[in-house]
Amino acid sequence: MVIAVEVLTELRAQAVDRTFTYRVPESLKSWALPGARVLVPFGRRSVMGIIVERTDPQLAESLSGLKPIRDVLDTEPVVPRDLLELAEWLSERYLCTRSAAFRTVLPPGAFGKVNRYYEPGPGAGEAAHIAGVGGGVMGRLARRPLSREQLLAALGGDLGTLRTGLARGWWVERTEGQVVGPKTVQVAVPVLDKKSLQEAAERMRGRAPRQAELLTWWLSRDLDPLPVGEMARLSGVSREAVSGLVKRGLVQLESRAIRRDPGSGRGPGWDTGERPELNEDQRRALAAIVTQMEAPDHRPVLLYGVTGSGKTEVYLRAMEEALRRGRRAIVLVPEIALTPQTVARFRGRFGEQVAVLHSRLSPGERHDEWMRLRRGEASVAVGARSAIFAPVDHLGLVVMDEEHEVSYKQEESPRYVTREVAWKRAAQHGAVLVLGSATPSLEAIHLVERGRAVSTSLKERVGGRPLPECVVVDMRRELREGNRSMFSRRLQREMAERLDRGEQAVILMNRRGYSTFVLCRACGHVMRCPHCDISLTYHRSGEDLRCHYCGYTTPYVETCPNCGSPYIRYFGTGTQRVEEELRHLFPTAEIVRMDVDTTRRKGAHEELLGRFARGEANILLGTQMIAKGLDFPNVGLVGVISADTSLHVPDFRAAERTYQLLVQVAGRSGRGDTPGITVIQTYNPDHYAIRAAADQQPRVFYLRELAGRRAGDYPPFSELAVWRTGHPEADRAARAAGSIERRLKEVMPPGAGRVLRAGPAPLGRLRGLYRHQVVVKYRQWSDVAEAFREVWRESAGLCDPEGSVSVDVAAQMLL
DNA sequence: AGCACGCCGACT
DNA sequence: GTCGGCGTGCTC
Repeated sequence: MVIAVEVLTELRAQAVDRTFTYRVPESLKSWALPGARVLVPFGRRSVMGIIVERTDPQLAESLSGLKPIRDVLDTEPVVPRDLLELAEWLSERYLCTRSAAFRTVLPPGAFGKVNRYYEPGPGAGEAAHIAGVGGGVMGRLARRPLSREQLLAALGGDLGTLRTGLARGWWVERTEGQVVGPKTVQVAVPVLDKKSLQEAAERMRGRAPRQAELLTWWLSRDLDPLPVGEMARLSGVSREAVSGLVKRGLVQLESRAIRRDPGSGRGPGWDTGERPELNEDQRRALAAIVTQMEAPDHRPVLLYGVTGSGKTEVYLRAMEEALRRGRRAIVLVPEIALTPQTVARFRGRFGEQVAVLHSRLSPGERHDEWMRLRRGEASVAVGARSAIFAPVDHLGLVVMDEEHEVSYKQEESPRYVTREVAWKRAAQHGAVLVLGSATPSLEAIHLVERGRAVSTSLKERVGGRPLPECVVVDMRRELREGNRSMFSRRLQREMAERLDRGEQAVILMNRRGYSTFVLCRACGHVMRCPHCDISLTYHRSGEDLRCHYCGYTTPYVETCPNCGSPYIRYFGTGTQRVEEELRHLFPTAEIVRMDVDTTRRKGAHEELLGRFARGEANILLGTQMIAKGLDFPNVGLVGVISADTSLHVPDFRAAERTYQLLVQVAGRSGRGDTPGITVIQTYNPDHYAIRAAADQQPRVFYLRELAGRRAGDYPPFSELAVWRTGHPEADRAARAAGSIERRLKEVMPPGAGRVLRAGPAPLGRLRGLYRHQVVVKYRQWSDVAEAFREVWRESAGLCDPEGSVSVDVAAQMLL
């Protein structure tokens, strides 16, 4: 009987986005299982692939000329069935290649290019005399294996010679999948028994006193196998002594796999693990989750909890309940909230059962954590967005903390919406999905309204602390009354008072840089990025102008490059300007500024927050990044310089974003014993998003916003798909978008949705590519799926090779 | 995606 | 005459 399997290769091209059938040689039979990565011959080369399923035996029998699988790369780490299924779903729902989908459910780097190495072959002797190869190449080859690129370079880039050499056996090719293996450590183990070693130690006392000393010390510790480094450190003898014992044959070194522990040596590690009493609201919330665990339909639970109401404690208890039922859990937190403190809290409660997954882990650490989950050694995965793909079996609970966060949207293919993936995964396992937020997305609210999810709320802050008082300052009036500063009188007064009392202040300014744009007052010329359709920002620290999108920089100018006039002016307000004015107003205050510029360096984020947390600074000034999740008990005042910045972004979510930002940042104050205050400055004091946030009237906001979305046919009442073309020539990008528009209109079933006119994308030029787009509003994915797929396949090569076409079928923003 | 095959211009 | 450009087509 012929055993064959369906293999999907890692190749990214749409042209090979299908499975190929391979024969399984007898010797690999027991490893070649669905989910295992394999090495397969593909055309003239070897590529990595993944076994998707066993080929139907009858079909396999009928196929002739099947090539055999070369190798199976995984002996045990096989992608579980549910993730294979999830990958297929991803590629269907988000229109991506199956290869891209499989790559996302595997640890980063695990599904990719195969390395090819070359070693001297049986004909190596002959090669040394061949012109163009010679002893130089063969000598290098003899010393160490060369990669394909290295060998090719050594041969002067001659592919023909490389192949001739392969055919004549001058060198042989070795292929190797990038497998991140377990980390190993050299462990010293005794070769002889205790008595013999005792005698050896006596004999060596004269000749090799250090080795004898080490041996005696080791004997006193019962010859416990120890890593070499550790042995040297603990015994106080040098490493060389250990090597000496190895040379004498008294000790042997063995490689042992060890775990790369992302928790060790960083941050606070474990916290106490103390279980605080639940308040009434929390108990009710937990009960609601448990009810859904036991209910047949396992409906998602929206945990709507005001800032500081103790949502995390509810998650922790829900996790305990899941574990008690023999189930496991995934907890998702926004990347920015994945701090050592967060991790420590989960570790404190669940110890080694917790596996952490996030982008700052090394590939090795990630591999180990992934494997611990895969093997069932860990039962809880905590991580950012991509942790929804953690290989957790018997899933009973999926928590999405701060469900409304924009970072839950993946902006590269597959452009998935984490909430949807989480829903899908929970459904696969009959797990309960918990969506937690103080400012839920309209999608979550809508789910509850339609009865697709249940809702439970935490209305009070823990410890009965009041929510901070919130005042809105009309900046138009400030100006009318002669205050031209960016700080209203009220904010200045509050700040002075609070700082005087030794409290801390948080100031939010959601714009980076010193000023937003540079304009010539003589001719009106604005400095723009030569590659992107955007104005440049002045950065004082480097005395230069930068593009936020592509990173282009150019030196600061004193005269207009267009007309030569000296009347260049730096407009707008950024964090650096605010910082300067703050220093001027409060010369004695210590200020920590947090924006993309000051936090770029690794670890800078934690360091700056640490300074503020320890009270070494009185004022924390920053962009959006300071609005979320921070918990500093001594903060008595939160000031928002301009609530309008996010309000005037031309996106249908602008009001939602503004509301969320204001509520979240207001929640940063009054977490200690003194009640806090929030001062919101705005030129639109009557806007419903600002009013509702200030008056703590979420219902008012959500009802109004839902009505607006319904009227405009925007999400959650419809879905948006954005097709985007990019090409160095504006004309080609536009034509490609036009043809996509036309094809969509032809193929989409009537009534399924509306295809809007193709036009330039909001960022019309980015990184040297002109961008055009087509937006489609559709009711239901199932109505458009087939049509979209067809157009997607057709549009594949439309802008090749200099440009590209992309599609986001669940766009969150139109910007 | 790669890699080969194939068919036309400027060079040892 | 040959080296080398990139169009086209295929990969179990």
